[in-house]
Amino acid sequence: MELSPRKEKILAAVVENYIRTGEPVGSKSIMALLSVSSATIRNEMAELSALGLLEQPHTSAGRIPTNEGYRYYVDNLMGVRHLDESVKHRIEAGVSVKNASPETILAKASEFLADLTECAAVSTTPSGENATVKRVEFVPVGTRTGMIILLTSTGMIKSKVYRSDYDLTASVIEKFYNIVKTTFIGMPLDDIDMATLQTLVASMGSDALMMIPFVSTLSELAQDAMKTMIMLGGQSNILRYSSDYGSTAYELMDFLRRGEPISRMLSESKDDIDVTIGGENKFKQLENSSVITAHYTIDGDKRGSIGIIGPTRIDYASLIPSVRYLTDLVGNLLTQTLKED
Amino acid sequence: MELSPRKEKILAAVVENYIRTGEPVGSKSIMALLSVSSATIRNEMAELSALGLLEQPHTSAGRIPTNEGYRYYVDNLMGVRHLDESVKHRIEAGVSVKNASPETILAKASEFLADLTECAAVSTTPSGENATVKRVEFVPVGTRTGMIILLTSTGMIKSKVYRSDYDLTASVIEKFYNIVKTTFIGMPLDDIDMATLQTLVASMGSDALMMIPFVSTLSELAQDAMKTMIMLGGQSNILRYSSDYGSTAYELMDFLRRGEPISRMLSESKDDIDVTIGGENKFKQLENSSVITAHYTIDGDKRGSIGIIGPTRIDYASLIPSVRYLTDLVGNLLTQTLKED
DNA sequence: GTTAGCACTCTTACAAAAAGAGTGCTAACG
DNA sequence: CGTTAGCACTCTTTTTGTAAGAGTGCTAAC
Repeated sequence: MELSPRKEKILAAVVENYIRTGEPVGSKSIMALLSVSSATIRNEMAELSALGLLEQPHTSAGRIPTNEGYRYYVDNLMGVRHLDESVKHRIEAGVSVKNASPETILAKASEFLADLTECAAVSTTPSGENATVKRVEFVPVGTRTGMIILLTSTGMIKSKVYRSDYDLTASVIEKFYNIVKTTFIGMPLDDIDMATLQTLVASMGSDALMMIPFVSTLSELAQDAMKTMIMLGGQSNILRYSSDYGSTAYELMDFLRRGEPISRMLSESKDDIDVTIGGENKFKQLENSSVITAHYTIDGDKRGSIGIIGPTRIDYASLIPSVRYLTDLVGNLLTQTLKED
Repeated sequence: MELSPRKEKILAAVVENYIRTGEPVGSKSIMALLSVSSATIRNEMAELSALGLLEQPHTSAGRIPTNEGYRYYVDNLMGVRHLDESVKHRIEAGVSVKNASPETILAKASEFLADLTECAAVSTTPSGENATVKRVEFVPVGTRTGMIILLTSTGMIKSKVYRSDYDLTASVIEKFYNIVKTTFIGMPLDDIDMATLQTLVASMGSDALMMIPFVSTLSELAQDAMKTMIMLGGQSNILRYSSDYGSTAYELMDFLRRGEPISRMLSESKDDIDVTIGGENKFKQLENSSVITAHYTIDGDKRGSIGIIGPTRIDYASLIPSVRYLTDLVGNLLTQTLKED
């Protein structure tokens, strides 16, 4: 679809006014911008309505953008606004977390992004899909308690407390290390499934009983390291602006709480930065929401996403660069954190 | 304050009807319970109003309980209802988490309790106030990376990844273990403060530069182990029943998000189980909310709390036993989890 | 002490009217 | 032919008024 310059100006004015005020935009209110009469603008608006870019809540109201209207605005009209230095500084301060795990970094980032944008924010922890087992350590911390530490090829470190029903003698631990060495080191995380474990256990003979809890804990760790977690922040912002979400505010919040579907949605997005407007996505809980997500990269690989969920009349022009900038920073921070030796 | 049996019956009826329906309760609707006329009930109600236990939204409406009315009901009238076996089973199923850290157990418990009660739920992780350092391990996982593990006398295990600017040679690690052995083992966690660290570093001479990051990471771990975290669940229930909270729903949610004040409030409560009704607590964000909390004990010591936050017209009679039962279960589970050899 | 009866108050629902906003259309203009 | 002024029209919002309903407080009788 190609619009005349004037139509584009009018569409942009309607979108921006509506985002700012939340009220339908009438023809008079944008006369000043175009230096033509309101009647002319009305004619143009009528055509924009026919094209499906604007709509009227009722016959005698001003226009508001349709999802397609927002889409055209985002794709073609929105000025690629540069971030204010002050905003940059705020973001930099917000994500500078010292000495923390990726989970903590991303949780903080979500909280901060939510505060910054007054939206709900999500992030996913780095996926461990293609990682392999690099190293496993067992540290006894009591006669029957110890800690298993798993280090992956991607630099993730996961640990879990291990409690045994038997005393953890040196020989038991040695056996465990043997199994680790011969079987697990170098193994892709997603190969550590039930079938593998079963054949492994079968091959252990009399040691099986004692080793089963070890290997199953190890497999839980591998699952942990593979699974991406969802970090959610700023749910209170949904309540705060609940009128912008129509009646679906509770459904939206419940949807975010479930985590799994939003995670799937984030992982499906392909572009560097992704804007989903209203019903464009397949989830009806998001029909009044827009989602802005960006991928972060670790050592150049896409590994997770950070994004915000807001009402469709969100300030795309200024929030898209913010999300992008923050995401880049977090990517750098994670790269640094996971950098191995 | 002492009420006549009939007044008590009327008060209880008003409270229970109002909790059930959310509508002001008129004199006619409780005639059946008392077998006296509505006029008599009106007289009694007028006196209950004079005593400050009931109030009217407006002159020609039924009565609703004041906070004091709820208080009298909770303290004197509420039947100590026994939990349904089916509810007990649900709770048991809900908190049976296998092989998880205290944090995970409590996070799950909060989520579950929120689902069960349709309120927001909070829990605090076990306090480490009186704990001492029992053991410290350092596990190298790379030439410049390792993991420091802290085990406290209360059975908590905390670990943190440690990244150094120098290679972690055997002699460096040995020096670290020496410092741990001579200084930290047995030390109360809350003694590990800036002053202690400073005198320690001063005594280290030429090793100081290399050891500072170690001891400061260790001190962060100690802080972690002491600090109680807030696990929050079911915020969506606030939005779901936001009308019950009046206009303060957003304030409430934001208040819960902050965490710190609610944590203080939980730690201040003294009784085994604690019910705070409306403005009884000093936080104006809670003026339309009631809070039911119970302490859990680990090996008999009070170590943290679990609770729910709901509207003042919450079903005290059935939710108080639920909170208590779940809290006891979680206490047992934590005792088991933290039991040391 | 209890109760029936009744006037009174206040909310809620509904309807009708008035005000306001903004449109769509038509006809005139450059 | 694009642009514009003018105006009738539509729909929402606000206001006003009325009626119905709920529940009370009070009084007088039992």
